[in-house]
Amino acid sequence: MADNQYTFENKEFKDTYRHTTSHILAQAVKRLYPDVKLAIGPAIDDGFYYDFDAEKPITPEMLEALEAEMKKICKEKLPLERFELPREEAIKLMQEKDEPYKVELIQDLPEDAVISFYKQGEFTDLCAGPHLDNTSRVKANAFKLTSCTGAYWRGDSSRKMLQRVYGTCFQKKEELEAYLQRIEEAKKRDHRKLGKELGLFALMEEGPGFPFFLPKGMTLRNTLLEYWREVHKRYGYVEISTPIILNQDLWHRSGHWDHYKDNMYTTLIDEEPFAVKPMNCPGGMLVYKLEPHSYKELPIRAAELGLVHRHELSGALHGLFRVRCFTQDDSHIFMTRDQMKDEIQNVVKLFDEVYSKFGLQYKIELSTMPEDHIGELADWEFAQDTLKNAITDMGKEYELNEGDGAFYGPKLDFHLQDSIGRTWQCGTIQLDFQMPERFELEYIGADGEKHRPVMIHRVVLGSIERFIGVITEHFAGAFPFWLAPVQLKVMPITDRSREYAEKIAAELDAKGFRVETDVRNEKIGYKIREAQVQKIPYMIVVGDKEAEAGTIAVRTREGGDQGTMTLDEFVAKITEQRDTRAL
RNA sequence: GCUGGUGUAGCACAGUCGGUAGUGCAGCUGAUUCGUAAUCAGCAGGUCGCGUGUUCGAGUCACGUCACCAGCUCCA
Repeated sequence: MADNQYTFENKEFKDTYRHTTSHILAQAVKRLYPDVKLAIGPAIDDGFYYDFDAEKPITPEMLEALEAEMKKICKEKLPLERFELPREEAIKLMQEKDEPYKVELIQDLPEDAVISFYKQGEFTDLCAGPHLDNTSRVKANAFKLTSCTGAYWRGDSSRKMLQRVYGTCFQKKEELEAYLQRIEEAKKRDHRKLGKELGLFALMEEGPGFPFFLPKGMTLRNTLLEYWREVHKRYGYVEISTPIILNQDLWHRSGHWDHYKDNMYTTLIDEEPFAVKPMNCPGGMLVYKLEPHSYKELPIRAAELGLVHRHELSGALHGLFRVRCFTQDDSHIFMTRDQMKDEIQNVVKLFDEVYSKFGLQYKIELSTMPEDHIGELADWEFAQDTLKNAITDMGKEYELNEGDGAFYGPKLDFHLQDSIGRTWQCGTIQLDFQMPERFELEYIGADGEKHRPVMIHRVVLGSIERFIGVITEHFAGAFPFWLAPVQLKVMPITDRSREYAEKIAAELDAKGFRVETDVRNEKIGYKIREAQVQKIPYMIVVGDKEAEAGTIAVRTREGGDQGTMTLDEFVAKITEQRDTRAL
């Protein structure tokens, strides 16, 4: 038997422990508020939760009292006893206890299911288990109720909203404290906070979900796009740009009107209905159709940094991660059927190159045909198999996300991990047989006949806005040298070195570096602190000594004082760092 | 959109029982010319998110509304 059987290294044990803690929470709630109805209470990655239906909502102030009651339950050393009941008796028991949600759960269990309960003291709950054997196994000083919010019964937004209490627990007090400390640290790198502090972007009441980019944010964004263009050129893409507003007939033809109109902004122009694009593909179709194509031209890789608008629900908005207008680094690739696999792999290679440039890890999900879709099942299955084979051939793993594809085709989604371990969907590769059909796209084959091309929709960064949010958190605002909005700050120690500082700055500026000077009459410590807080990669300190010797004193944001060197030495070093786009 | 919470100066916050606003940082002015994460002093800065109501009197109470935060639902 493994040594770690009863530690959190064993996920099953961790989940069992946390599940038992959620039962203790439910018991505490029932003791303090007997009229509350129980829903469900599982273990989750960070802890556990329990959903309740309460007449009076559970508020943050109530959590303290609940925690106190939970501690009491731990100390009461109540054994957890499992028992099973036949279906009818199980329903009867829950009806007697007036637990309608539990009754519904039992009714939905398959005919032959074993219906088990766990009893601890006066509290009995429908539960598959397993559980710890006694409430005293849960450390009374190593759990915490973290928040309470609403959650739909069975995750269905058309059903009742219940009250969810979240909590977390560990085997030791120190582990709980370390966890809470980690959460605090993660908050410090929240891109909304850093975006404000570093002057990157702003969100205003006048435009909820419509971000403003400030000068430093624009520098970051433009530098990022410069890199993006360089990579895409290398991978054989051409760049186009299509309009933001197009008439409604187009959106009917593409299927967006039928499948996406709730998220679309519309307007009238000269009495005619138009819509603001929520996706770039129809524009790309029109460009393809502009002239006849030969098989010799394919694949055509048309990239577009397209600004799209989507009416997201107000509650879904979240900094730059979830906005109502964003720029997709889109591309539409038109190709023959036998080019599909190579082309998908070509896209995956590009993804690998780009993500590794930022040191980002990803997970792939394959999303298959949704209920709301266009096209034939056979096409969908073929497309799904092609996507699957393309990545498994490359030795990559994926998770299946059944029924989550786009309405026009299946997709591979690339989820990048942020600082708190949340994952954000950024890249996606979507294989589409439907749009070319709807728009009657054609190419002339070697046989002189007309054929229908297939197409890929793909984004790497996903949305420029979201990607900037992700890397802001990933780097905690300390962007690598090539990306940093301000790369260098030159600061004289006294007014006597001011001219020398300005000369150094001018030389660096002439070499194309983003450099600022701080010639204010402040102590050097004060200037350094400010540059440090602004996460500027290099600080160049010059005083009488440097001016006399013609050198500079270099300080790095992470390593402190690096001593003096000549400007040439320094320039050689940072030029290399910039041109290789080093991490 | 839903549930709960929050909204006071550019930023981070305080404001008791209802009696028309404070602190720190940033800003401005002056002094200081200083060697690697905050020099000192002075000054200025607010329709307390917005609207309506209750009250002799509202930052404080009520209702409405907008935005934000946590989560649910949805998603790049």
